Amino acid sequence: MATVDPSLVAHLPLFAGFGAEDLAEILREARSLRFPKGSAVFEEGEEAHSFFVLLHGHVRASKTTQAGEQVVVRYVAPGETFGVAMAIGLTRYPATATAVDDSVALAWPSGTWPRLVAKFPALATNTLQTIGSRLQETHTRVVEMSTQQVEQRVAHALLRLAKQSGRKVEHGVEIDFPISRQDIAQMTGTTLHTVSRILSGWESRGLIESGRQRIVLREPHKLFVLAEEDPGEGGSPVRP
Amino acid sequence: MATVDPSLVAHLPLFAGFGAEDLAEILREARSLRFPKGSAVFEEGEEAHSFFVLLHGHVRASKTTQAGEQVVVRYVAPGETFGVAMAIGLTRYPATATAVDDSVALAWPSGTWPRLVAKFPALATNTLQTIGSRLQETHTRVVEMSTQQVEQRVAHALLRLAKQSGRKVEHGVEIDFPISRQDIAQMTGTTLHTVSRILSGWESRGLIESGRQRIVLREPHKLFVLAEEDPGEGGSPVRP
DNA sequence: CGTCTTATTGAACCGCCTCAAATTGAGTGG
DNA sequence: CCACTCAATTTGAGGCGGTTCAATAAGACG
Repeated sequence: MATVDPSLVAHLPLFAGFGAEDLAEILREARSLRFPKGSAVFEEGEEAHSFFVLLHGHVRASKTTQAGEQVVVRYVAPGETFGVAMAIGLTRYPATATAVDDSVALAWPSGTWPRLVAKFPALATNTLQTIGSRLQETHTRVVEMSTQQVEQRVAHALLRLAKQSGRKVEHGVEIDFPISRQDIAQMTGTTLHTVSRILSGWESRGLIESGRQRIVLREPHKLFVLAEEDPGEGGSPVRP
Repeated sequence: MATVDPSLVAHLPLFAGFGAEDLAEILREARSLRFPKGSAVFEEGEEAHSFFVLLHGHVRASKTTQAGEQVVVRYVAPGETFGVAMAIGLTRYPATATAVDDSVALAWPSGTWPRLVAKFPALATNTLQTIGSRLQETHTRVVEMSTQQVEQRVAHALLRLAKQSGRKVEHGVEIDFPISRQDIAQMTGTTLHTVSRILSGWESRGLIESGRQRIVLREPHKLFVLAEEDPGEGGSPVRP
């Protein structure tokens, strides 16, 4: 079996502060796995057999309610860890992870985590920072859902996706994986209909350019202004 | 200065797996502080000088938007850690912490964290589990805000508060600290008016008993059913 | 007893959802 | 290459949950 090239992952937050030897020892325990577009990496409620570092592609983490509605928890970009249930004291995955593109990830059996952490305490502190950042982001999301209207939330979501997984193209920044109106609705707590209407509006104003599962931000700054805007002002309100 | 009695805190999650000596060494670095009802423990954006373990009382963590709206992030109950900004890589507090009751907390200077973690790696893994749980809870909140209506969200919020900080009283379970309609609104992403209407409705149905900054759950199970209920069913719908 | 915060309640409005239907585009097999 | 199929998207019309605005009431506290 081919082992993983340490130089590819040495710069990742998870391995911050590690020497080449330690890194090699950790990587020796990992396997590299391919996940074709659309396939599940793991399912919500399933025994948490492994934790992962994404190398290529994109993975969507989502939760499903009893009523069958899905909510997108986050999108995983290359270099990020995911499925770290064991590290936070869970024996089962709290969400479903689906490859939205052909993807490659390193996978460690969950059982290796306690041993690795015991030998390399920096793994715990690095993971603590990662999980802490995610907690901050999720709090931001709660604040947005509590105080902003749908249009602003969608704008923020697109800007965040562009920052995390944007690719510069001729006319702006394109979100670098297939994403539907429905996906955006599930990220922002609204319906695909409302998202479609909003994007149509933006497209006619030249802010974005979009197609089937494809979005290009042409005017990120204008979107940013719109995202921060108080709904009371702006636009062309009729003052009687 | 009086030192802290180790037996009071030995059972806390943060200190899981620690021996008496190690615990004493850690506690030696902490100071015990009193925070009168209504006072701020720290403010959002302030330099994160300390991290805390709450011993008595209750603390509300909240974030304020640019527009001045507040959102309650969580309520801290005795035994819980808070203000661990340093541990998750922040130099400033991401939220404001306010004592909602006369409270007492242990405080460690943030500067001690790296040293303590280096010497006692279990602190990092324990904190990782705590932060991980909070991340799960916050995700649950996002899912609720995305899929449920206000009445269900308020029911969930009250049940959670009752579980975390409930006190058995004659007619049910009372939430053990002063909490206003406004506070509940800021936890559930709605307005104090809507919360007031909902609580009034429940009170007239005998589900709760409430007063000024005071709520008693008389029928927790009925509230639970209501919280899980699909809005389409239940009640007395008119079928034409 | 006066003042201030908290809570209640009515009325009107509106952002967004729901329901419904048509359209577009990509992939597939003949 | 074209017809077919199915998923994704668009768009209209109507309704409702919840907000907003406004005013009153009820406790707590000095």
